[in-house]
Amino acid sequence: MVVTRFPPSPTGHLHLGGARTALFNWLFTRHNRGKFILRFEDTDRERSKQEYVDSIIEALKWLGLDWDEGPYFQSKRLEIYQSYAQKLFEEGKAYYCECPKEILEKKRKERLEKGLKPRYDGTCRDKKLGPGEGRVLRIKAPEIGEIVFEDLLRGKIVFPAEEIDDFIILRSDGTPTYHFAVVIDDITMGITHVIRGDDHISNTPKQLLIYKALEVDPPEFAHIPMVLGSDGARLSKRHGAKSILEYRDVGFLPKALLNYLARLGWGYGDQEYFTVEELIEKFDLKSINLSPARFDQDKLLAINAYWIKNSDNKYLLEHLKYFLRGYDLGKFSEEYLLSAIETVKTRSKTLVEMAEMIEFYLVEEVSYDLDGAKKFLVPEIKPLLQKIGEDLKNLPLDEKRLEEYFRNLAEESGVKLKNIAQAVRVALTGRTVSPGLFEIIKVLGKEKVEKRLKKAIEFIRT
RNA sequence: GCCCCCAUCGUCUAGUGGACUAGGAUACUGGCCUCUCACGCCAGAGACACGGGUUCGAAUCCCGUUGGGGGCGCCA
Repeated sequence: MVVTRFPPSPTGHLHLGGARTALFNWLFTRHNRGKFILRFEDTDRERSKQEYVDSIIEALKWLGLDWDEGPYFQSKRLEIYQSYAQKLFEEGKAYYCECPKEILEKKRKERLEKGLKPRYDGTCRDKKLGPGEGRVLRIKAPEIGEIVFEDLLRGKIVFPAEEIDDFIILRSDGTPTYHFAVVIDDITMGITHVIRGDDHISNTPKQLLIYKALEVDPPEFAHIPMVLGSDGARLSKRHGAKSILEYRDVGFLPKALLNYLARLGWGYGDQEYFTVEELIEKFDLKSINLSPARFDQDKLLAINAYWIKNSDNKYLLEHLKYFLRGYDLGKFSEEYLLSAIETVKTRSKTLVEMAEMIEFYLVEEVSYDLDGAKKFLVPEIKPLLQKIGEDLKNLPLDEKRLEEYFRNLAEESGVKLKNIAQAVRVALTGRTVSPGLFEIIKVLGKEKVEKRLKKAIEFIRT
């Protein structure tokens, strides 16, 4: 069975890049009916925060990326790492090192200045030191040869052994370093496929060394290209990469974000829009692009607009409620809210826009956009508003019939339909921009329309 | 500096040796529709980084150059 994992480190919020890695793992796993594990890599106690654990979980839940096991926390698994480390030490595959940090740092700089690759020089390699205060455990890396692995997407990748030094697997405080914890976790959790950003390609040989020392077969690796900012620079917390939750808060639909993220680096012929189900069905590691993809807000917006337009109103209402917290929606029937949504669907790129546009359906009294009111609520139009108010009482609330009525009115009165419509629009919505006039009248109902027309007439009088 | 990865319109991509006059999406421009704004529809402009090979034939295969990204921590 396929077993994958998503291992964020809780040192920041979940951002686009992390979310896409999670998504690719999740899609691959669901496609193969495997098991998806959530694991927090929090061995860096300084920077790991509970706050981030919470926000990452909230973001994954909002996206709908559910996991089958976990969350695990590396900080709670220290004994496991230590026992594996002990084993490597006893077998002579790892050794303790007492070199002080300052000297190591100095040597690193010297090598860098000479144009050499920084690398531990093996001072303690043969000292046969035991564990002790201030000592770290290093793995014995091969001095010659090649380290080779087969990436699922890129094929064979080869590193000269000289590239890899005797890196630290246990810090002086006894906690494991990243490479060690990852490998031990992936082994003990039975991970079969490691799908991660290609910034990990250079890390892979180190991890392979640990597998080899432990005599365990490594999992399959698939290194996916990273997501870059719109400026082409790396997406990271440091450069203000936004949290997934911020995308929620500015009105993106989770399925739109998922659709967008999936298409960033992956394609399926000419198809642009996918439901989550289609994604699961069609997703395939082999058709992932190899070059890094830039984040493009416009495209995300377009996909969001598409899904707003093409989702059913109930689904939209569920998500829209989050943005309508200031209103007592209980006052309205669900039917009213759903038909109101129907009229603003094609006009909203985000739920925030939708919430703004739908506002006039929810308020007791509309407030006028002053420029618009001045321009269209003019004395000449007053008798027409009065007539409309009267006539409406006997008209069926049918868009076709309403349109017919307004057209006749324009003809009879000699006032352009455009001017009548704009006046009524301002009266009913307070604005000069809104959904179609006839659909608004139909949704609002006669009572509200009449009331708002009266207010407009009042406005003209004063 | 050394090592690794990558390279099709601005951006996301289709393309796996001939069907390519390089397709789609988005953004942009023009038009149609029209009660406003959108939606929708039609049209336009816009790319195979460069140089060598291989081949009857290359966006597609090989090499080099250039460019971009990543790694080289007692961070992950």
